Amino acid sequence: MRSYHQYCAIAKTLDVIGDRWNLLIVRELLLQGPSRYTDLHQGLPGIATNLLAERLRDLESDGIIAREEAPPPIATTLFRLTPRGLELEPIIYELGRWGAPLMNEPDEHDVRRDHWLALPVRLFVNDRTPDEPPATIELRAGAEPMTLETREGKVHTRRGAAENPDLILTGKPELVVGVLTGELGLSTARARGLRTQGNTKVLGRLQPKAGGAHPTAGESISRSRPHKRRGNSADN
Amino acid sequence: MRSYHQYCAIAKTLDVIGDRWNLLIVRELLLQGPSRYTDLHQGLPGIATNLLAERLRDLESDGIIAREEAPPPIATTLFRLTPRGLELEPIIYELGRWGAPLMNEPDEHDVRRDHWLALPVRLFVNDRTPDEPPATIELRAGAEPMTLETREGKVHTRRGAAENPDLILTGKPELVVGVLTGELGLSTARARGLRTQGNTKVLGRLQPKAGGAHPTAGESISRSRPHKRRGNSADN
DNA sequence: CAGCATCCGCTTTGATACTG
DNA sequence: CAGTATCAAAGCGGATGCTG
Repeated sequence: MRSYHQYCAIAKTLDVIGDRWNLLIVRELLLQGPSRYTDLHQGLPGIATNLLAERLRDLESDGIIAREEAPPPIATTLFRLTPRGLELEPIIYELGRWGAPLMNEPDEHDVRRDHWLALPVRLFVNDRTPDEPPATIELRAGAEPMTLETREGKVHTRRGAAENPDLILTGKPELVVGVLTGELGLSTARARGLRTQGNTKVLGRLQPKAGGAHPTAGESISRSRPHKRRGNSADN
Repeated sequence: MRSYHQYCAIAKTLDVIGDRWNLLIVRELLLQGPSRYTDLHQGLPGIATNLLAERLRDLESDGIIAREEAPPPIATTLFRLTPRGLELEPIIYELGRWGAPLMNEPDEHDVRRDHWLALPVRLFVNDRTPDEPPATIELRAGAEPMTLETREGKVHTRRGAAENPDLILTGKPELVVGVLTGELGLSTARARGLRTQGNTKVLGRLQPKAGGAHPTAGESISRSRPHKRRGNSADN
């Protein structure tokens, strides 16, 4: 991208990260941690491989990412965020917050990736009981499971299955996310197909952050149903 | 801009505001308030006029801005942010915070605009004495003066001269900003050419926000460019 | 003058193919 | 696995022209 040549902090920032794909690469590294080229390519559907290579070079020369030759057990190049790159986290989160209301219409051609589920969780969920022992929830919303852990007041996410989860949530992504962010009642989610194994009470430890998930008018994600239909098993 | 077609809040946000110039248009409307087409064009040096027109159309159809036919005293079209557009403010501010360390090298071709001075003030300065009566400082760092007002714990900025300023700061932009954000001591700034008229004690009411501007934070990361673009251009 | 639209040369993007 | 090479199409910046 050509520089804007404006002596203004916004313009200078956009000179560095305003290029197409750049912030999505940062998103991948934030959600996935240090990644191989191929994993980045998988997590960025639609990017041309030459563009990915060029962007990685640019981001490296601007001090946002660093490449690291991993020793034999891995034996490949890893791309990771530098400390300076990690400071982009607030920007990513503000972008995500602003974009939350746009998430009601999964467009026809929209691509999904399971690990993107971690984003709404990071944006909108806290651990409201920091003093209790950690709790683990396994999320099965796609091909690859995700693990959510509440620990010392914070909520962490990572790829892969949990070892000894307190709870397993299985179902469509919007149902799993809805339950985690509190947009969706558990009974409602169950009525729409969510399945649970284990102790659902750990969900009570999750606290939606302030200014969190907006009440959308969309039907797929809404807190309350038009009229009450309350015959279900009360589990909340 | 083509959509990323990714069902992810970050990507959806970038689908809307990721296009070149879009966020700078929002910056202008945040700093300047409702603006005429020509004023926007002035505040966005480098933009092609057809692109500005196109972007304004896009932003309007996405609900970020609205156009308003002003009645006879003004008799022109004004562009203003919608409430939804105003919600982009946190994003702009995070971009500005991240970019602050890049502001040490005013590049050779960099263009300046006086009203951009308001950005660092909004980012890094608070009124530390909310109970005292408002204080007014006039900033003369370029062709057009700016006015800064501390009132009820907040700092406001606007274009134009003040009526009865408690203090007038005159000098190079970096000196004025440095004094306001606390990066620069008053005596140091004076030694470098800053001039003051009035009661300099009102500067004591300005409190740098947490995580504020740090003078030497940028290091030389942004300066060194080992390799940039592909070298296939024969530089003619 | 304010608010665009048109044309033109150049750069960037995206898709595909290919390589160490 | 981790990229390069190639190329058509789209986007961008600059100049200019048009309309109230």
